[in-house]
Amino acid sequence: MSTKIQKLAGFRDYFAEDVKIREYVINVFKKVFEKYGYEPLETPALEPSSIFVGELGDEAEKLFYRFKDQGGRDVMLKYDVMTSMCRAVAENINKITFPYKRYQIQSVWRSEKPQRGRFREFTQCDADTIGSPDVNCDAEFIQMGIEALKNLGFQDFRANINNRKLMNGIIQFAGASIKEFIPICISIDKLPKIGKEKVKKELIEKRGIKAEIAEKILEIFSLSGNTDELLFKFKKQLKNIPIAIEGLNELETIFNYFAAVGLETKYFQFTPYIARGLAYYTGPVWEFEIIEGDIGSVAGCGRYDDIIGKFIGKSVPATGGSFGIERLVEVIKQRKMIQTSSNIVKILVSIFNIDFFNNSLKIADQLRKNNISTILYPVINDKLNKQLKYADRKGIPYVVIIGPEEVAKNVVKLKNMKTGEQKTLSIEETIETVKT
RNA sequence: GUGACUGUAGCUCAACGGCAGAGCGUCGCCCUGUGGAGGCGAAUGUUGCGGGUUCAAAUCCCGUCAGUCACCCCA
Repeated sequence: MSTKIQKLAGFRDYFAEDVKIREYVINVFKKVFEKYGYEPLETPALEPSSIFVGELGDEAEKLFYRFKDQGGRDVMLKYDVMTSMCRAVAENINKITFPYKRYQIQSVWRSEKPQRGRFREFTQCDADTIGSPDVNCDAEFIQMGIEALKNLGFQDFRANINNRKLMNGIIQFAGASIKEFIPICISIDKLPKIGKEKVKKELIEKRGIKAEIAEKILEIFSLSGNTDELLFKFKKQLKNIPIAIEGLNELETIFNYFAAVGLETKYFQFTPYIARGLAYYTGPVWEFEIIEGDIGSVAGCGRYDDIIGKFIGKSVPATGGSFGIERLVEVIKQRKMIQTSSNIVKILVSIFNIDFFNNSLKIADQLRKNNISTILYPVINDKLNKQLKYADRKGIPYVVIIGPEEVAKNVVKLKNMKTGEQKTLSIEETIETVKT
């Protein structure tokens, strides 16, 4: 490579095929979101830093693209679609009819160290219900997410569901302080990945939790069973902790919703250790996990009843979540789940030579006037074999050949590139053939 | 943000102190109005970039940029 200009780490160029896959995935989400009654919203890329600072946790703040603009304002690139939406809702609180259901598919920026499936600019595919405290809205989102992933062709995925209130209760039960809540959540979240012993070690050594408290927490997490059994066991164990019982009851409401709509149990699971990192969640939290492969979580979701309230001093409960388009595309490409043809072009009109350019031009123009995506071969003096080769390489299904013989008879030759078959047709017949 | 590994032709890789190579692809011709198969031929490049050591650097050293992996965290 002799190029001296290189794109920034963690940013990407999208050529035709990648654009097509992304559009496809985004359209699947849009359709499902709209089916469930969500309406679109878009917000700016650049926001005042104040809407993010202090909301997302210390770890998140290290990843902010934050700077002073020309006017000395403290601004940052949108870190998260949902927080930006909360700002917009707070600002327009008197114009919006609540409960407000909206979806938003936009880029966000995080200054992380890039890796596969992890970029500094990525697209969040987000839907939320604002203005309802009812956890049936949470359940509806999960149902909708499952539907979207199924529509994309996934089978081996699962919504892992928990409740921050339960986590909170467990921490109370174990005797830890509320300040230790988020650090404990983050460590517990790793249980399936690194195991009980390492989590214990991390709690004690890294998070500074007393050994007996760490042990008590982990003891509760050693409860096992299916969703119903676990709910029962947790309720029994934590019966004297009101916040835990509240959380468990909410989960029960969610699972009852699933039963009512006949959701297959393989697509969801009560997963008590799931925490999600972001600090703002207040109730049910869940992620969508692709089980095979190592891409992990493709969506982070949950209830956040306090954020909008912080902007306007009036409580507005909300729930929803974000799917990561890039991670889904990564798996879809790797598994070849869709065959993308980046070629939208239906037909190439070849050019015999400069004397017949106008004949070719007129054909191309006719085709375009009939809404057929057409390439008029872009170079005048190339040989026919080169023009055909071009069509072949680009995967263009038809080629029009028009030279002296055809012009004399006022016809064209239409070649089907797949079969090699060639027909002499009028322009009208050509349009008919290509259209179908 | 921390640590490890990697970076050579469009792609996959070789050369590991001594003239920078192969396969695939690309281009041309065989084929003056017909692509895919085949035959023949050609071009590939400041070895990511910048510096240093050396008679000599793709190769060793330092820096930098980018990618992958593990942390951190997360979509």
